[in-house]
Amino acid sequence: MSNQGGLRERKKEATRQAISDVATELFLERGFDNVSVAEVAEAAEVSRMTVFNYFPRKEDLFFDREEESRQMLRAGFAERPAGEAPIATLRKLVHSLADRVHPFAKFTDATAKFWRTVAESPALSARAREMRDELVDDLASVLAAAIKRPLADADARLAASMVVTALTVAYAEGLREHKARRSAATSRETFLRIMERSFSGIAIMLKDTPYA
Amino acid sequence: MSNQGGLRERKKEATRQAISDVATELFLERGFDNVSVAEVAEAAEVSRMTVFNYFPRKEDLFFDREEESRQMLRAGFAERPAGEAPIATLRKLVHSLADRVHPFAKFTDATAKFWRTVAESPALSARAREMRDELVDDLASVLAAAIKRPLADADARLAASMVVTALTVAYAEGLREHKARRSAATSRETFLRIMERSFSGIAIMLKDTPYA
DNA sequence: CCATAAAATTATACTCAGTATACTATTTAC
DNA sequence: GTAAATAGTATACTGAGTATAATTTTATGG
Repeated sequence: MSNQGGLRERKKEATRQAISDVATELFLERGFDNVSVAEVAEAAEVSRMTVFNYFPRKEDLFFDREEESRQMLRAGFAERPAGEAPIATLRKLVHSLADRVHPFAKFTDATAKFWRTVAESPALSARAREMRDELVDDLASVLAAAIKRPLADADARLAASMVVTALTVAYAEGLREHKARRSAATSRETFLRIMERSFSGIAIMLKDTPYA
Repeated sequence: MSNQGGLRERKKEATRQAISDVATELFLERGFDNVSVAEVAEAAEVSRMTVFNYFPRKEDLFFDREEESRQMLRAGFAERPAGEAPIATLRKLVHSLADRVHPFAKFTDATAKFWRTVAESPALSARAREMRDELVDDLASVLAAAIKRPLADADARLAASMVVTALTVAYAEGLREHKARRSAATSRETFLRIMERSFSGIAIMLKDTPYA
């Protein structure tokens, strides 16, 4: 025990990364559904079982950073000014996302290809939807916690659902804009414009609640 | 050929219905993931292949009425007064849903059990999410068609996403209310209250578009 | 009513994701 | 250097879904 950066830990991380890298490359190249886990294992020079040791489901080989958005959300709320309305905090967070060109607000050929690969695979699309729902649940808890509620209530769930839906639509339209105009700047504007419109509506939905 | 209500067609329909019925019963009883397609086939006294002939995916055995909401949507828009804002049409549709106690606004022990079975199965939950997204796409086309656009635009997609999200949240809260209070009437009120709040916000989001 | 075409159903064999488990090799701790 | 812990492997299984050929059932024209 007690080994942080020990050989074992480093090897594990290297193995995991190697598998994930080789898998992502294969998936982007040939499509998720046209590459079997056995092929990934072979390409990574590891047994099939080892792949499943690190990645319980095949989809996890492609979506390997689910934690990040979760962390960012909590960090954003941890730093927020006392008394600020949770929805206002979220609005600021979205702008900082766009400013720092976070993956959730990034429009490049690489992100376009990534999401095209997702769209072309039923399994990856399903996993993306699942992650969306998990984000809603998470956001609902964070919102409730921000106003000192122990549990998410109906208002928190409505707010969270609406914000995540807005993000999804805004991001999708940003990607569409990127495809049409090939400009990261106008894509970003599209994204932010839709988010602003959405927030104004969400504020109305929540006007008699502590969230807005 | 040329046989509408012929023996063959009736037998097919009977077979399909028998499979679906026996499957639904087994799933509600023992959980979707604890019943294999082979068991369904055996219980329905039919071969495994026949099950897959009628229902391409196992999930289709449980969700057997996807078309309905689609039809209802189009019917509602077909009958709408000329010049009415599409969002207003939708708002009326939701109220008529609640009045006619349509499955989408029905809160009983049976619907509760149905959705509990869904929630307990990852595969069924995934399919439910997929259907939600398909409904969004469908609604976006219907909205665009209502204002004589050939293709759904960004506003239509935002509107559709928001309305479907509202429905999902409102229905989920209605079910929660049913579980807590066991009253179809208060569940219905909860459902409608959330829909009304949502529509007021959605109207703001779409205020400079032809949809609101 | 019979022969035959068409369509429903079945048998069989396959691929692939995911799980369980026992076994081997490597690293760590003492 | 040895023993315990753990990373990795081999093997065998279940269950969904697909492809295909064989077989049964129904429809139809004479």
